[in-house]
Amino acid sequence: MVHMTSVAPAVAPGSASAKQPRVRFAPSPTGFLHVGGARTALFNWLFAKKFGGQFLLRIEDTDRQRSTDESTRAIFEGLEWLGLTWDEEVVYQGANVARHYADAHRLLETGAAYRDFTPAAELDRLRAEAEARGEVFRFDRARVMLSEAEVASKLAANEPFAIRFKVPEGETAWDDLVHERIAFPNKDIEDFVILRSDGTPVYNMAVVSDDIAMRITLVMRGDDHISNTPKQILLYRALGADEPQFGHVPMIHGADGKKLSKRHGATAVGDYQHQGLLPQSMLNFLALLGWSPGDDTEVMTLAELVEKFHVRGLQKKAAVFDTKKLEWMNGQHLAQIPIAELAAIVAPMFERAGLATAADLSARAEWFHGVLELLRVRARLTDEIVAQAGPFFTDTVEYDPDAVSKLWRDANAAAGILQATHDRLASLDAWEPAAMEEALRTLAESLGISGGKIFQPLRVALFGLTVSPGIFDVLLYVGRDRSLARIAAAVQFLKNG
RNA sequence: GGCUCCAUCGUCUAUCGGUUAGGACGCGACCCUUUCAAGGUCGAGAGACGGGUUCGAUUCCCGUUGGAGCUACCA
Repeated sequence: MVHMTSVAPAVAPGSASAKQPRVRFAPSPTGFLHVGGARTALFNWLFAKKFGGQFLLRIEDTDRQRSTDESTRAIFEGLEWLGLTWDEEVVYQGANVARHYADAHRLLETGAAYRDFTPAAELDRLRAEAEARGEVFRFDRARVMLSEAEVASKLAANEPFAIRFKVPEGETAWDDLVHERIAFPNKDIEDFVILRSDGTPVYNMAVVSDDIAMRITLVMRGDDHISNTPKQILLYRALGADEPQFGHVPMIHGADGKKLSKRHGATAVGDYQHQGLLPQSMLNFLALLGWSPGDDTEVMTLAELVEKFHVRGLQKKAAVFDTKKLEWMNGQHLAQIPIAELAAIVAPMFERAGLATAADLSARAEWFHGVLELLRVRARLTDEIVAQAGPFFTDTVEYDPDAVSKLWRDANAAAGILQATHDRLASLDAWEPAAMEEALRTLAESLGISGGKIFQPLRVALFGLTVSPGIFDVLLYVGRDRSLARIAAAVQFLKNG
């Protein structure tokens, strides 16, 4: 793991400016950026932007077993893709263990914490025994607190010890940004370990030490952290630091009502990126999961989200991740995104699909944009745009068997109509939709058939499918030469059929 | 089990004690129409239950039930 940054010495932020909030997103790099994390990041980011503060990123990589550089990179990429850029340098928690250690020992010196020489294995054993008896294991301070003499002798014998925080009597409460007041009786909080016997810090210690050092003014995170909060508040106080404000946003659940996890399918932000989602759709959708602008607005850009964001709209209830609505949301954004922006996003996909090179597309930008206009409105994912674009790019079309059997059922009749269509279109002075439509409608009239009887077989000839954008748009964007050639080829196909 | 949080249509949500409980997704119907979308109109669809407080509760309080999270020398 790379540690590029360390932060200033711990202790008292004291003068954290209320006007300049400092928030952070603190994922542990043990996997990809998941949607729940992305939403927490978004709310923090929104809060920072809304109130002109800073949004910081801290990688909580103190669990060396599970943390990977690959995950760290994935988190960066995910946030960058979403456009949730962070202020200041990234803080790697692992770079701060010396301070965490020092803070834990400071607590030991002030008497806010004490040494526990009980081996971890012994604790495990006691826990297992209690469970076997059907009881709940309660950590007993009296059993492990030693006299000064005993401590001195164990120290002299070099016995390893963990440092535990001595939870005081009373109650620990705070006014949560989204829940109002939350209170925990201290008797329900065990004396928790802050420094392991190997000298490494435990989560709550590291978090508090870092949040103090980073001068965080608001800790906004998932409500699965609610039970950590009283412990952290106790640490702030014992360390003599002002506690920040806390806000606990609800979880995201899968369709089964359980906390979202891998078994619910795609939960990584990257999964959606690769499925053809626009970052603004993801952001918009995530924002609406657990937050509401208070009115009926649904489709919003990031800038609009910043403008409308307010903590009052934060929800207390867990929300179910509904991919159907996500896709609808993407369709909305697909329809309203500036066409050049869409083109830039989608061009590499066309290249990968082998339909055109990026250079080719930019050389024919106007044409390409026109094609995208036709396709965007009937797509929900950018993938679908690419999938449906084929006939605009290829030289020849493949006939879908269903289309042939349905719309070219009577081969002779179809060939006749297509031939007549070909001749009418070929005689046109201008390759222009209105003229084409007029010509073909008059043709239909003279043949005594409905327009559809011409348009549908024509669609198969031009697109090979029963579905396509409007037929005159297809004619226009496939182009005169290719269109006429395709119609002629269809006539041949039908005659030989 | 203990602690904590939560509770309006299937889902996301609006409602600052007085509404025919509104909108969106999804679903159904219709309109538009050369197909598919998009769009438009309409429809079905909700205050978990029981007590209070109040002239009046979805809204405030309590309880029940239900759901979720945490419960490590993980983060």
